[in-house]
Amino acid sequence: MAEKYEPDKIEPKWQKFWEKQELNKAQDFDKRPKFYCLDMFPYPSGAGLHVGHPKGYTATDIISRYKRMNGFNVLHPIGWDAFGLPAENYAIKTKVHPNESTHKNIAHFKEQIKSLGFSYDWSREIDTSSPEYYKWTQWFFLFLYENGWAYKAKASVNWCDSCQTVLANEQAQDGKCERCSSDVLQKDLEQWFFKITDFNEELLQGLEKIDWPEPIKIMQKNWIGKSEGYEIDFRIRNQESGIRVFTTRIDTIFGCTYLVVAPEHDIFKNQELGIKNYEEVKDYVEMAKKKSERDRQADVKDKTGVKLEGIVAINPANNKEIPIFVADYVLSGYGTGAIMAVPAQDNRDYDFAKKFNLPIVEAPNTMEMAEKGIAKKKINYKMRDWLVSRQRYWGAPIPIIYCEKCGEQPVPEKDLPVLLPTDVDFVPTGESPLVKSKEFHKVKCPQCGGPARRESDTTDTFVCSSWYFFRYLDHKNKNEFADKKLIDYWLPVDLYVGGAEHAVLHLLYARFFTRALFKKGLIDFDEPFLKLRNVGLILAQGGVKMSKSKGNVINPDDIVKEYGADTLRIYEMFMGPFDQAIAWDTNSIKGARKFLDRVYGLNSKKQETRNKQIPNSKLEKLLNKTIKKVGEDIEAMKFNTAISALMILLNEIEKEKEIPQNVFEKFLLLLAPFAPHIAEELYSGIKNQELGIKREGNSIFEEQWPKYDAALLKDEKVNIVVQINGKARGVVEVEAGADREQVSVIAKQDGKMSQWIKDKEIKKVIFVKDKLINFVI
RNA sequence: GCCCGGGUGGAGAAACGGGAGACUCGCAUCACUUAAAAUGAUGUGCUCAAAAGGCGUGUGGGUUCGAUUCCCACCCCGGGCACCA
Repeated sequence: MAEKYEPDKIEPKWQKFWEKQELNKAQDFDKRPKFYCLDMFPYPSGAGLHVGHPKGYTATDIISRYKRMNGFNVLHPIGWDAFGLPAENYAIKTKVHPNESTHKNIAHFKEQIKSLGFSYDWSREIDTSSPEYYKWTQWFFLFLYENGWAYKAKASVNWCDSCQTVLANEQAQDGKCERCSSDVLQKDLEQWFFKITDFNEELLQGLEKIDWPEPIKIMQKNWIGKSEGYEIDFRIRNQESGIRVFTTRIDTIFGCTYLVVAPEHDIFKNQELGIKNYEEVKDYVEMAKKKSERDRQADVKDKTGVKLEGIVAINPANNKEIPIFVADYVLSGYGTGAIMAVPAQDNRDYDFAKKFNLPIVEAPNTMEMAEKGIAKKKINYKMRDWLVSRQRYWGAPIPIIYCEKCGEQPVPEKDLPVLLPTDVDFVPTGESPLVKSKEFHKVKCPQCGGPARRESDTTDTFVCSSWYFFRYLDHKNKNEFADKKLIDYWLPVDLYVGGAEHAVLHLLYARFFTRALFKKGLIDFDEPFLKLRNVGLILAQGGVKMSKSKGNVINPDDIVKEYGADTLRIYEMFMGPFDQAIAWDTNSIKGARKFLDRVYGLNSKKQETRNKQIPNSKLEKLLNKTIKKVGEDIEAMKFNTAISALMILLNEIEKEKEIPQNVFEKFLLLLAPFAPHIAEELYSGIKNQELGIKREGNSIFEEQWPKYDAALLKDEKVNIVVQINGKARGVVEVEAGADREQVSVIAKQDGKMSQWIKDKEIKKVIFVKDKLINFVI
């Protein structure tokens, strides 16, 4: 073995060894308990791996290796979320086909990920842009379609003019496109939706039983946005029709002084209502509809609206006549698209009433309307159906055919996959680029055989990632998205790790897909991810976000090259709490390397044989404590303190003249999940020496995780803190387990203490066994 | 505005209600070196020449023998939602 620690020589060697030995292969149906440990799979961008990727991946790798050493059959897969806009935008710029650039990127990512020594089961690799995968994405579309959970509808939708495509509500953040930050416009278009709203209540309830970070659960709860209230009809005077409103505050109805309807409200489809200023109203409605989502939000403070002249509504609570307005501060998509305004109780109504000089009436709150049954209980949800169609090329084609005679027809399952055509021009025109393919559209109706054309939109990439964790189980299956027996064995996922940015998008959609399968009896569980943990961002030095434009991006390849993969892993885990955002620090990474250099140095120092161990020694005790601590910390994902415990143990080991071999071995076992290459190298060194031969086959990762001896965790002598009035004044050493009287006597005898106590009267003595004694004087 | 996180040395941080600052970085001094780097040793919250002591976990209050930890109010930073009636 080399004198000096040279990770560049050690690391590739063991990576090849592990692959050859197939140590990371998950065994289907094995009798050991299973553990499905999942990373959020990466989008293979042209920029390559970012130092943020390995942070999450190292955590799941530590846990996977640890679980294997503890006798678990671990499934730890990886794949590529390969469809998506950046590849297509790159194609528009450079004319390189997305298929080509994506596969080049995947190759690059793969090489980078492999250089970090993660214990993925590469035999299960998936690529969502491959026909073998997207065939089943299309199958899911049909599955939802056949169950009434996928439908096409004309709706006012989010439109990004720069990306030339529609966006899901979840992708239109702050009225801006999530991808390119252009303003999102509203357009009336025919689009495909998934009926996620059918699962409102279940998606909400399901949160109760899963072990997820509370803030993520809260974000999903808020997104679903359940609110319980009442619906009540307001008559329009001298007319048959009325206006139904939704309110959570039916008790405030006596203070209702006007009604407001949304510009998109149905009332405007009926001209006979006798609205005298119909033209003015119509102009307002048209103007409101034209406003971008962003403009509407910008105008929150300044409320606009128009009074509907010539008609009045009657407040059913007090039979008073009240005016009706149209105003865009009322949203058409929520509740009934109409509200009863109570300016005395609601700021928005108050602002509006002030501007239009409407009466603000303080009235007593009463549940009278509800009790009399005039208002009916009603539950509303903010969540909308998921818009999944995209007018873009690089996605899974929607498997629908339009026949001149038979209308909309699903593509029969036997005809899947509907392949992406290659003869297209990517320049977006507002229509899907697929429209321009000649091949793609030559199709017969599956029903009557007559002339028909294909749907030319593709699905949102979030559709691909909503079910990928199923495909790892059975990625070559040609007949099903995954075999039921394998699903029963492996799923649900035991631990899922990824960034918090997916709080409502991917994580909600994946739960929806799982619940749809569950509802139809295809699977026996309703939540896909039992335990979720978020990885905190790695920021650039100085605490700002890393970005290409700022030129402060750290490339993991450079770190591996300069310090080694094990150093990068140790550094990223030692930085601080796993879920916290922490800035990169070039100096600290040297500390991680120094730690491993010292570990390597133990090798040349170790001389003692197994027989010369000293049981009960100080070192032996510390070792036992460390075994306990590291195991518990890994389970709790407190990697920073686990590594700190290893450092403390190393510091003690280094003080020994001769290092007991059993301590060294166990230290390496504890280190192995964190820094697998160096641990394997040193461990194999010991074993080769022991056997006097060069071993083939046995790996440190086939060893059992060390067990600690509970008896050795306790010290014989303990330091007891002596406090006077709760202030620490000194320390005395006593036998472990000494009682109140014994400690009290010893403490009082202590010279330092006696001067504090002296002639004072001791009123009370607080005693915590093996910890402290507090004299209250 | 509402809802979550979070404020501890020069920096990242640690601490079942029980000695605040473990561990790591940085810095200082020393050793090795012609020198530097690397490595090793020692020190390193503030105050005081030093010891003893005093003061210290965003601010102010409270509970407790004892509070970084629990409660109340406020300030600041980060994130999410945002006219959802």
